[in-house]
Amino acid sequence: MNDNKCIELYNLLSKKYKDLNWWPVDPKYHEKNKTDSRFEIIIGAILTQNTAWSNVEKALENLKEKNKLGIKSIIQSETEELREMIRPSGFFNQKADRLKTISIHIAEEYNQDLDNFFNKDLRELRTELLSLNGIGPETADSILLYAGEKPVFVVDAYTKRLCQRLPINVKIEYNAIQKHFEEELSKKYSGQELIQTYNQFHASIVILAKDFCRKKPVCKGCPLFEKCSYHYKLF
DNA sequence: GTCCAGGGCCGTT
DNA sequence: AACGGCCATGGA
Repeated sequence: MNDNKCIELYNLLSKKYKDLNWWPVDPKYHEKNKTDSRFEIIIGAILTQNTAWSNVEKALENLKEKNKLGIKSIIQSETEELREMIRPSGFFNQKADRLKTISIHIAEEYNQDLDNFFNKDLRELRTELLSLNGIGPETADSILLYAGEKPVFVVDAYTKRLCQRLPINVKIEYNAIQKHFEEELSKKYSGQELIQTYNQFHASIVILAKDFCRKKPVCKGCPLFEKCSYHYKLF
């Protein structure tokens, strides 16, 4: 009963936030141009590191405008030009290097073929992503879940904050939280449904954190108000 | 003007 | 293992 807090959390959140359909790309575009769309998600995952999505959108627009949003284009682009195109997303010097690093990796090891890339064994692929400079756990897992459609629960700063405030009885550390959520959720869901659950869950946590569970929390009206003990501590 | 955003790396303790 | 400094832009 008590170990089921994440299922309860998921049910509450998905009732409030329905069919979010993340990652934010046009679903029709995703279906029609799967390869391009997947690559765009990979690039977006890197560009959004500690950065507001609205800024990432500007960077992606710049890349699309100049027809540079592709593996080959990024590898061949001049570093200085790449930096300018992604400037709005912030940290643009390191991010330009990171975009090149992963593009070169996919080109050299997988002949630029994302199907080939994502067909690799999940654990091996995750380790491989983490070995690349600039790809940490959240970026790797976002790529695996949203671009690769793999059953991976993404943990971010919002998820940690939420676990801390509710609280959910886990050590506030990336791997511990991920393990806990994956164990609980995979008891109930499997296959495509599990993937969809991870997708929807992470997306709804992000929205919740923007609407209510901000750094400076807005507890009034929060869908988790009854379940959360944090607001009792407020003033 | 201040704060903060869907992190990650590197050096220090 | 945990923590601090650093990287940078744009919107609230």
